[in-house]
Amino acid sequence: MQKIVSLCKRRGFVFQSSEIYGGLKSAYDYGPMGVELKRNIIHEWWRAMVHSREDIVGLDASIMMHPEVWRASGHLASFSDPLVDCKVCGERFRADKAPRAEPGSEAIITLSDKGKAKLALEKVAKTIGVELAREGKTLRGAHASDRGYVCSNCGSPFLSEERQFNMMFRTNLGPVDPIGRAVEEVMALIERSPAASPETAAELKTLLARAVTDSAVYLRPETAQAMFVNFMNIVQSNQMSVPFGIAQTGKSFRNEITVEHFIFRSCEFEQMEMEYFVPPGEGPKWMEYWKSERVRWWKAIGLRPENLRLRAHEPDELAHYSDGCYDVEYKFPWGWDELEGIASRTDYDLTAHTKGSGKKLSYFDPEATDPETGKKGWRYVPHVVEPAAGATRGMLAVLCDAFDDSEPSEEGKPQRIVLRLRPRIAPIKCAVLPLVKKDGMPEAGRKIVEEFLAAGINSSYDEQHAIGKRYARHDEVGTPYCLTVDGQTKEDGTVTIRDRDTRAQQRIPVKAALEVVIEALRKG
RNA sequence: GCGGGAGUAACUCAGUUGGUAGAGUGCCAGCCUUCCAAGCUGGGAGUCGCGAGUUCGAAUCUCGUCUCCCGCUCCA
Repeated sequence: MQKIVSLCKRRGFVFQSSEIYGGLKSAYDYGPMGVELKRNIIHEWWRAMVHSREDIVGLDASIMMHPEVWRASGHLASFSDPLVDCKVCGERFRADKAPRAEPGSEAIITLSDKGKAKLALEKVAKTIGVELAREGKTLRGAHASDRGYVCSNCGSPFLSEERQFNMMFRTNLGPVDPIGRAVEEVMALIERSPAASPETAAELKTLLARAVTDSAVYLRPETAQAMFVNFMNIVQSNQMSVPFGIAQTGKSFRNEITVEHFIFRSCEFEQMEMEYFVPPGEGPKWMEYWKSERVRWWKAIGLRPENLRLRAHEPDELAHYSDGCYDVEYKFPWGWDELEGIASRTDYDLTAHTKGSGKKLSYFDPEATDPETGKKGWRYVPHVVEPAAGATRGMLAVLCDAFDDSEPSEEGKPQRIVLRLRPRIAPIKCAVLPLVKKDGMPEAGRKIVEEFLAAGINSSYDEQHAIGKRYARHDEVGTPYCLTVDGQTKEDGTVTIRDRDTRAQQRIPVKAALEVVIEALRKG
């Protein structure tokens, strides 16, 4: 993994955001190679999901939406989980997932070793004023509070207040600074009740929350909601008939509790989501269809089958909106992890937005038979099957899968690294290299690049350093073909074409080389 | 967020008991070069992560802070 991160920086795929200022956690910038790779992956997705079929149309919605969208979808509620800090071991955990403990029952605190237990003993005595008894690394004598749970790490009942932790990024729409309003509220409150008291604190909290949330909008935590909200617009403007899908790619934002594994989990990430609307009852059928379709696609962009698997969600890990979910998982260097979730969202979202907005979000099929009346013509709320893939994650998986440094290195030479990317997603399709920088070779080379560019093939001309170094550099960014211009080129118009994976070279006319590259792109 | 490790040039790393900052690779300019990162000459490059403290003097010792990596919790 370290090698991949290092290659990404060295060759211009991914840089850490704001690096010269010390970097910003969990934010990454995509360099010249990275932007090509990511766009190519997203483009392949769009081609597979939208352009190569008639039943799916695209959408590009704004990132900020009406705040009621998130209330209706359940994100405002389920993204604000009550978090608690343990005063003994410092662990932060979700109150609703903590171990239950009968109020008043003994709570045994277990630390990782005796030293920590000793320190904890003193800490509890000093800060909380409770004397406990120590036996090795466990502390006895504490009792569970009437909250009914204890620390998920050490078992202590000495906990901070529950705090809401909103996973959505909140900002404020409008030119009026909410801080200004908050200040006014505070000043008014001080005048009303100058003494500090728990009641004043509670009132202050309410006032401040209102000052901030009145103009609050959220950065979308998923692109999906825009597709539900625009359901009727799209049905009516494009005469879509069920089953059909709406596809969208774009950035989403989540305040993750932890960010990790390079670009794998970051607060700002890019999604490729599609909502497929089907008649009630046909959900399972389409789940099966999209499961195989999506795995097929990941293989098509180059991931090895042995590194891909489908995993069914356990009932207890299903999201609030879902009655069935499969993850497409990839075997990353740190283990199996999720690339895409294929979820049956039932009619949850359309129903929720019907309730939230008061607008009817349903579909009328004049041909279908209404199962209740037995008559022709059926109005229903479609069910949704959602393949939601991570573009950012996809790119990391592609990089991991293509990365190859297994070739034994020769004495005294640096390790050869090759990115074995499929031609279609490779940032540069073809590099044109003059063997030496003289005898008209640079001019001939540039002419060839122009020809390739005119044919719509992203190519690059490179004359720096010795030929071997240039080959190595292009191997590292995954360029599938290198054309080398030599002395013979100006005599008979031929070049040598070098295959990245085999390093085999062949002398062919420039025109034939163009055909080879075009054919490779056609195949994938 | 907690525990463990790390941060010195673009990269990989040296740097002695505290005494003015080093190498290789890369990069830039020029020369030379006819096929897989090894030629020659010259050049630029470092707030030693950041901020305090101890000291006559800190890359080196202490504290704080930020960032990254490895383990625990959730998502695409």
